[in-house]
Amino acid sequence: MNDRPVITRFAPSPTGHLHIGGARTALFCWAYARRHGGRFVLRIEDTDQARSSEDAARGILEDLAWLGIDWDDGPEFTARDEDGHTASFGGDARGVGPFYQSRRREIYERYFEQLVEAGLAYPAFESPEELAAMRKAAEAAKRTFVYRQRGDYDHAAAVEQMKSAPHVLRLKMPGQAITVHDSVLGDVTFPAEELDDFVIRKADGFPTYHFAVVVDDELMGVTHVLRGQEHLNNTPRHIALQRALGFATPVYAHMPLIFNIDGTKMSKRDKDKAAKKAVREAGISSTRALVERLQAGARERGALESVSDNDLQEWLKDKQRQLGREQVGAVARALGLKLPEIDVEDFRAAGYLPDVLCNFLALLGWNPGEKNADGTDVERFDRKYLASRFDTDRIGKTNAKFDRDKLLAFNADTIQHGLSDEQFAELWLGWAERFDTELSGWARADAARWAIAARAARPRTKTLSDARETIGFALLSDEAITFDERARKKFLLRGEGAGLAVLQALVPILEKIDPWKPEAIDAALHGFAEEQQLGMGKVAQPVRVAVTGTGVSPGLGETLALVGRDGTMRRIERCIALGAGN
RNA sequence: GGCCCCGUCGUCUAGCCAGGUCCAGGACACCAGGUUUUCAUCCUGGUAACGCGGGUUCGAAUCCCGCCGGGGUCACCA
Repeated sequence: MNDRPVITRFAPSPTGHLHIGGARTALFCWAYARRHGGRFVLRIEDTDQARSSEDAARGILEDLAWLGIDWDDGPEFTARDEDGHTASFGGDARGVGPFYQSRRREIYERYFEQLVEAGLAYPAFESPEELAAMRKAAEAAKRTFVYRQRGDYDHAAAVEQMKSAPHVLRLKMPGQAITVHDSVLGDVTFPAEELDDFVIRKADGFPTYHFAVVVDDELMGVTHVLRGQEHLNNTPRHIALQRALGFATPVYAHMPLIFNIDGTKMSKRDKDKAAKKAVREAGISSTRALVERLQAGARERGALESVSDNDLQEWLKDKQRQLGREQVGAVARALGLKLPEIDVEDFRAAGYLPDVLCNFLALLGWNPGEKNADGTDVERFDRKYLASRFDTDRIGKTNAKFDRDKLLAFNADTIQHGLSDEQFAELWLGWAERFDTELSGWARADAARWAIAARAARPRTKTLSDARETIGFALLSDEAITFDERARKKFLLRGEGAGLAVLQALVPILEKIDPWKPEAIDAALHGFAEEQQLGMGKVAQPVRVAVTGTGVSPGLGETLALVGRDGTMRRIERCIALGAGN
């Protein structure tokens, strides 16, 4: 059958940010199209009037673009990458748009008419309440409710009645078993008794998902449908619809689902749950107590203050109840809590790299089945590799748990071993401009210093968001440094203040270092250690404590260079002045 | 509960379709040593799995059956 070009599509509903599971679906659809030299279509399924929003749709486009997933047909979108290059995706080169289902209603109407005229679909007049009652009755009788056309149904009369009475349209199922030929799962047969006369047009006139999907896929020439296994049970309905409409049936590939490491669904609610748990454990019961934990002037204050104590308590008590996205973020900030990442945007904010995310996602349910020369499995690869190797025959059947540890290891490995200091500096700055403006401001103030910061942070960075902590001492004022007591005792006071003596001796040496750069500083310190016949640890740790307040920091040369000569001297003076006291 | 899908280390998986080379390989995590001025890296080694029970076969992780377990789905949501 296959001289037709491959066309795949990703069809999210714009009800929120792009979920990480959706991102994998998009990635696989994209990769399949690229692998086979076909086209990748992006379509927005906004037939749910109440839940869809234009903002969400735009957010999803942005998330996809950030991941490096570009589409051939779909909403137009211009992306700007870190280097300032722009790339445009989408458009309607084949004339198969529009790509928002809400703008395709007259298209659907033609097919509704066709089906009703042919007697393959029919109006039904039960109210939601009546249907609920029917379902309940079926349940009481221990049967699964399956909607069927009544035996005495009068099609002509019903068609007449539909002009005046509220109704839905249902597809008349053909009464025979339907087999799905799935390229991942093989043949799956659904018995006729299980297939109901499902709704294809809602009372509000909008098509249901089932209907819009089938019509749009046909009209957009979609040849291969890759989607999550949760859709498997829908597939016979789609096939029945295709047959009724005289459409081709695309090739289906249902892929395994992704869960949290504890086996629960990865849901936006996880963030709310985590926040709730943290507030409970902190024993906080008033909004004020939360607000007090935020830094003065923190952006999140407003979001929290809009929550009354009563709301807060209700929320704490009720598992079902959720706070808004911003409120949850504010709670997390107040308690220093790290929320689980669920949406692509969350991973971006946490400082994961798009390439790493794609790599990791690709491995959830697919693997290239190749070995490296040393016998290890190929599992680190880029999108280009994916696009050249991906196929449905290596998609697994078993659900996967999302292992954040492994993702983190991939991210850290890429940052530490796959990027130059310069690349990292740029990436980190781009991230900071979006998620940490205080840091980006600091970066902009001194480019040379930023280069050193990047060099210092990169080898210890796992995610862009944790890099700041590594060089946090450099953003503090000299007076704001607080000395960790344990470190001070261990490295400065022990042995009758041997560490303090080293600091004293170092002052004139540090004053003479020229230029004040990491290499020169390191050389001077090494020279001093050798001269005094001291192990480097005996020299380095006292300085580290004096300058950063703790026994942990990047290499000393970089550490001192970041603080600057003046800062270094001032901090050492402060530390000496503190002496053995507090 | 009905229907449907799935079942290899804690996790992601290779191997299964074309049974022997698998007392099952890799990665992440974990544990133990080592390198290093702290941290982070890095190096070496280690623990750890074919859900259970029947078949078929000279031989089964691989084929068949049953059981058990997990998941999905049962909307005028997508």
